[in-house]
Amino acid sequence: MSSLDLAFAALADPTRRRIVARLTRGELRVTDLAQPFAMSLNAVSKHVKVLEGAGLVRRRREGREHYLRLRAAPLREVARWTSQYERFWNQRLDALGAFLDKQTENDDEGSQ
Amino acid sequence: MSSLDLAFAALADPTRRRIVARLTRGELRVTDLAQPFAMSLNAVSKHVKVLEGAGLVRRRREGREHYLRLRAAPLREVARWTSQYERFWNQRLDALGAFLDKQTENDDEGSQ
DNA sequence: CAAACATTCAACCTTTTGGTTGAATAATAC
DNA sequence: GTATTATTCAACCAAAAGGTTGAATGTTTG
Repeated sequence: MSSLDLAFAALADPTRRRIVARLTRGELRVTDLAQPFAMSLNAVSKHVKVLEGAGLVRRRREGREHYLRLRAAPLREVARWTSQYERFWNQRLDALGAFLDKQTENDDEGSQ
Repeated sequence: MSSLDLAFAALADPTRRRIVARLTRGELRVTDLAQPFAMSLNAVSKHVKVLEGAGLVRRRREGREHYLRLRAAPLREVARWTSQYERFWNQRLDALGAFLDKQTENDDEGSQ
């Protein structure tokens, strides 16, 4: 699996996106992360492992506690891949613009 | 499933990302899309349906042929979600910058 | 040392995913 | 009107995903 595959797959789950969002505030332990979710700690632990596997999260062990922090690199990769298409959607807007211009042209013709 | 879930999940598969990439060139039929892939036409047809379900692709039927074209909206949604974290990764770079500045400061101290 | 805590591991279950093959449907071409 | 072409539908399969529970592993605390 490519790193882009892993990043997109990791971010496809809403629980994991919420985890990512919460980690922008700073480091949190697995238990802290699990607290607001209506699922077992084990389930959250698994989600964290998926994020870790995608490189989105880094783990720092301190005694029995594991502190997680966000790694931005995979998010940048996703942003980079996606932004290829900015060109495309601007182009579509341009095409719409050209179409509207054409319409206006025709309106002018009609009024002559 | 939220539209963001669907978009991320759809883009997590490399075959589907390749399909998206090819569709920036313009409309293609299912058969055209399937041609370069080492899998059955049926498999590609399924992938197209996933992309369609995520709103990334729109289908136009013309006789027995189905023409697919790219819809940019979900890509924009993904870009928008991801760009929230631009702030975050710039901040990390800033933190690195501050760290390096601090190092330099200490170097100066040492040289006094 | 014993109890409590933070976390993972392992086994299990159900649903989804990504692929296959074979048949159905519908439009086109000869 | 019979092939051929474009596509989907349906059934099936293996593997992965997302969850559960229960036990194991370490670490901290009393």
